[in-house]
Amino acid sequence: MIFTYMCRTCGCSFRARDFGNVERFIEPCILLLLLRGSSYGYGLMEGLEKHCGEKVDIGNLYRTLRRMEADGWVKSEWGKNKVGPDRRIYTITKNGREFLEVAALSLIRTDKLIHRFLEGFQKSKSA
Amino acid sequence: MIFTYMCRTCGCSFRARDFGNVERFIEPCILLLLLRGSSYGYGLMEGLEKHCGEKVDIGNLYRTLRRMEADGWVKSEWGKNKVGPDRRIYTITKNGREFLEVAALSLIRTDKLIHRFLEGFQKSKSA
DNA sequence: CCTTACTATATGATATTTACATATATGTGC
DNA sequence: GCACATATATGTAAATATCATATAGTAAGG
Repeated sequence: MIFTYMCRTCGCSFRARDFGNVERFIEPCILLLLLRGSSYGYGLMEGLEKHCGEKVDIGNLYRTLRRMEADGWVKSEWGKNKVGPDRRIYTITKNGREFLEVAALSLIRTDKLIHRFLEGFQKSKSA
Repeated sequence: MIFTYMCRTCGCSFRARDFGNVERFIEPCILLLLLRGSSYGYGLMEGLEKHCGEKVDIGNLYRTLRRMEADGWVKSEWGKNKVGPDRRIYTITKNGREFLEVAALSLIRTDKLIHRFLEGFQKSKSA
């Protein structure tokens, strides 16, 4: 079945998009990847899609990395690239590692909420 | 430890807020509650806080209910209230029940992503 | 009657996050 | 020179969340 929504501004109808996205889930995913070794925006994409199941918007990824640097979770420096354009190499910071711990705790809490919902949902089916 | 963020507009520092919220999680939670019986905005609050672990913003709740009605997941009508202001009573629709099924599937997918992340995170700790 | 409080719905304004499009530049293969 | 993959970045708009405020019915206390 196809679900349609009403456009909030013009009233037109459009198909339902993905539901259940976790806000800024990409940030802890990035930090987890950087824990294994420093990397750069474009190079992180494959890892994000594989290990975090993200359909990554590359523009959003770059902006997120710059924001994370402003927040102090990562730091960056330009690295020379022989076979293509230079890369901005990101490295996780001590603050970033600590934030990763906190984010993991929050995600455990989120996981519990989802489980509680799914349990209630299953019960409603069996009743 | 207290995490601080930079304000995106003025550059000031502020404490990190909750992380890991699921987008529009309140919608399937509302539908699950309405499955048990019709209810109204103010009355749904307690159930939402108890069963869905939501810290409910009442303004957001009312706006969400109106949006869900526009989307066709619920329908409403005014009900007389002897002991206070009248209530707008919401009832789940057939479309709403079907959307609840789809939302549950999406939440299962979200749950898997979180698990994959947490597994990777645990591995990084034991290594 | 007046004030306070709880119930009940609703909206204004703003902040935050995400999505889609586009700009710019380097190096490779043809 | 041209198309293509790599690489970073920003402009704009849409969607969502947050915080504050407006309005009104009823009940209790003074």
